[in-house]
Amino acid sequence: MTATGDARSRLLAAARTHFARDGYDGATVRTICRRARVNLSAVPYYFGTKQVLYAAVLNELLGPIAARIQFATQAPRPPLDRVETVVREFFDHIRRNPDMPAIMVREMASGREIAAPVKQMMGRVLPLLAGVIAEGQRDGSIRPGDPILLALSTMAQPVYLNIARRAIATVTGIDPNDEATVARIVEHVVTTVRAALQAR
Amino acid sequence: MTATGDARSRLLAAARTHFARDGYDGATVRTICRRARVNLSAVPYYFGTKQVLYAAVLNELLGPIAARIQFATQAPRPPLDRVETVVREFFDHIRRNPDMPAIMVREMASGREIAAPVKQMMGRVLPLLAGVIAEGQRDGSIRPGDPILLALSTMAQPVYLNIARRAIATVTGIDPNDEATVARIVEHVVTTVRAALQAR
DNA sequence: TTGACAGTCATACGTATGTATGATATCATA
DNA sequence: TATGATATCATACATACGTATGACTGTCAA
Repeated sequence: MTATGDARSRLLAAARTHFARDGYDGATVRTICRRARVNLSAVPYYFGTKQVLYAAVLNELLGPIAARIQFATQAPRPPLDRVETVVREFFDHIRRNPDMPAIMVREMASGREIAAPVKQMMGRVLPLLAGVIAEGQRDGSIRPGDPILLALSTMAQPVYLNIARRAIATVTGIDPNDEATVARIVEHVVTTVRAALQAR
Repeated sequence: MTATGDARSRLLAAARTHFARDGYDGATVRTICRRARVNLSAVPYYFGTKQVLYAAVLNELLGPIAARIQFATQAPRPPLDRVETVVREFFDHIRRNPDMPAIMVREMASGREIAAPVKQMMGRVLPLLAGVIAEGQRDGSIRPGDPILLALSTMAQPVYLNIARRAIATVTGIDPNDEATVARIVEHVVTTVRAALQAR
């Protein structure tokens, strides 16, 4: 990798972390550049504006996921198993992109126009998941109910449980970054989602 | 109510809405004051600093809920019914304080020190809910699993589904502020939480 | 060796920010 | 009416922000 690519990608990585920690307005171009060990002018140079840098972070964070979810929803397996795979894919994506839930949730909470990459991701993933759920309802393996709302309830689990990691730590004293704890949380969410959807 | 109280509470209300829309750093003292039809100096005068104003908003938004949840968890009814009541209380609180989920979620997503009112609320509500769930596990009405994680999964539903209202609108075209839609969402969440917890 | 170009740098510019200051207004009480 | 406290106001101040500018440095083809 060239020195150029290095600066650009260090900038992207620092921006991702800082935007997740402090939000778009809380993160400053100066701090991002300092953390990336890059000159202040690197932002205008590589991206033009802070907004464009932020959009690049969003794309990097949310772009790859839709394709993986689509693949998971099309596997030749029972609908409930496919939903489980989607949940695991979500967790896997989050494990590799720990900044994703914070940024996604901030974007959803924001009263401003939702950023295009988030809208796009939700617009693709939600109908896919709802489709699998509707299929499960037709074959009787998933209980009745609005598939879109059931899909949202499903997505809520990995996102919220990851956001809540610090709260878990505060309340229980458990280290939420411990690998065994993460694994336990994944299994908990998978079980919970299955229980929530399963027909009785 | 005196004109004084009016200015102060208009300020609080405007701050609540603006903090929810744009976050702590995105909301400016000037905009808040303009929306509250109050002079810029009203913030130093009534609160001292922006931080203190924000803390006042958090207290107003999160303070009342813990007591109501505590009451709901102590009712002489089956554990699952008490969990359902807690969920309904949550929704009711959110209906009367629509800015609550956005601010709460932002605070949880923030990498900064979690604000005291949020920590306090989580520290009270989570063990209460986990206690009811543990009780249900003992009498066999609730399935096994870590009660704290089950409590988190439960709280995730009302919070996330409210955050996701704009996403629902975008994907489905449904008006998420329509009263009938809100009622449908409440019933969906109640059913989902019951299904997720129920022993089989 | 030269010239062009991509990358990096220090620094400047205009604006928006949170907060401070001191003047003015309102009103209950003496 | 006079007085003191509370509330509101316009404005000032220092700082932090995003972005622009122009100079410098290395690399590599001609």
